Amino acid sequence: MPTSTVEDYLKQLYLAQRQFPDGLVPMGKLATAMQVVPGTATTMIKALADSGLVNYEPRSGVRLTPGGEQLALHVLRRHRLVELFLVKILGLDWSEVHVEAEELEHAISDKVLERIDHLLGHPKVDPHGDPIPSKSGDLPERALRSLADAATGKNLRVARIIDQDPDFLQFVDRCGLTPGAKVRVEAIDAQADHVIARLEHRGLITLGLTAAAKILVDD
Amino acid sequence: MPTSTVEDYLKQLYLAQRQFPDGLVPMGKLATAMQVVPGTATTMIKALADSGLVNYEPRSGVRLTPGGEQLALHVLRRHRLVELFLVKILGLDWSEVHVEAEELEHAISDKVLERIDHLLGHPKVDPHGDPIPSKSGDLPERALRSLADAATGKNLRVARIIDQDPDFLQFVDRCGLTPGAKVRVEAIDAQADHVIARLEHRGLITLGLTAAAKILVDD
DNA sequence: CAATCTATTTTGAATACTCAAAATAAATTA
DNA sequence: TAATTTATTTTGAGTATTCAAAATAGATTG
Repeated sequence: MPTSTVEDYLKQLYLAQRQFPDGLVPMGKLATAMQVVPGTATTMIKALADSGLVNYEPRSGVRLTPGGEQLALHVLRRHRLVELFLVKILGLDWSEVHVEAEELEHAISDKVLERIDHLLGHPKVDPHGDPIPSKSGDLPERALRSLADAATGKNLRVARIIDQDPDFLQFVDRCGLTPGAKVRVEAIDAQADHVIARLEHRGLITLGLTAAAKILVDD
Repeated sequence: MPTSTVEDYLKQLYLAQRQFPDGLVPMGKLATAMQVVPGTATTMIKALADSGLVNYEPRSGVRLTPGGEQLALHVLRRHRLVELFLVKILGLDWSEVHVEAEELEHAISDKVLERIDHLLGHPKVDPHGDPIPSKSGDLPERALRSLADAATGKNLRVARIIDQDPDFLQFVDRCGLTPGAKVRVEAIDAQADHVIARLEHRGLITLGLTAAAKILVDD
């Protein structure tokens, strides 16, 4: 059994990997994601490399092996199913479930996890719209536009929020920009660094590009 | 925050304490309960004594301080609420929830715990009939007879099973001796080491005294 | 291309937990 | 009471994880 620390490293690696075209995560980025000093990440990654969970290229970065990726996806499945469970069954607010799930994801057995999955009706996405890996470790990542680079004038739907900060999520909630909401981008002004969007029944809202980039949409 | 190891020591100490009239648990018993070698328990208990959670009397035993007891009761509350939750909400079998709860009891926040408590309707006992400590850390332990020392001929009700072994619990289930079941002790024979009990709609059943002692009843 | 800056790795040390085995104290038996 | 048995404690060492700070490699800049 991997320890919960190992599970966390693998998960962070998985999440960080897509931000780098070659999937090679620099040590510093991993250390930041794990909230440890760089030396700690180096030590840990060497150990994970010895266990065959990652490929480590000194001074350039780390990448998950297929085995490490499967484990990471399993952790991510637990995390996201737990999040949805906390919202749907226990009634917690979607802005607070991420933190709770950070602990619970390591304590849930396969048996309990599959019960939760069943109780929720085999959901495809968590409360933030993040896709839930399947039991067999598949994750169909859809390529989505964000409000910062969507086509203007088209009717769209909020699909996913890629920021777990409770304050931001509460703001998103107040605006009504939660997954499922219908929106249309009225204007994107790169110079003014803003996006103007129209929300069904709610009217106009102006977001900075950084914020807008966190709201993913599909049509 | 106490580590989950510390929480386990405190919980085992609480459970072991009532088996000793003075509440002083010998090191060996604690070590066995924790599944560690005696030396490990000694080391750990010294650390807990330094944190003010236990009183340690070298060569005679350990006792929880009031602070340690409160923490132990909090852990026990989590454990037992989780057990009931796993049975009632997720539909696990009562024979398997103890093991699951051993992990989960350390990962559940107060917020989630109180949601579970609410969802279950503020239950008083877990699936085995073990009482659930209150939020404020009170545990009303009722003095119950067991099938091995109950009065014969009286109509009784199974209240609690004091053994978490899945095989035993499955046996209890097959017999219909689960909490709530109506029973009457027909005969207790100390020499033959058996108890004959009559179960409503089920007829007679014969148990050895050791097994009978694990079935607690009230009237 | 040498000097500097930045990212990474190494080294040494700490914490929390564990075991094996030797030492010791207390209890029991003879 | 002396000898033996049993319970407990001590000692030395190992694993997993972390940090601080020094050393090093690579990249950048003048």
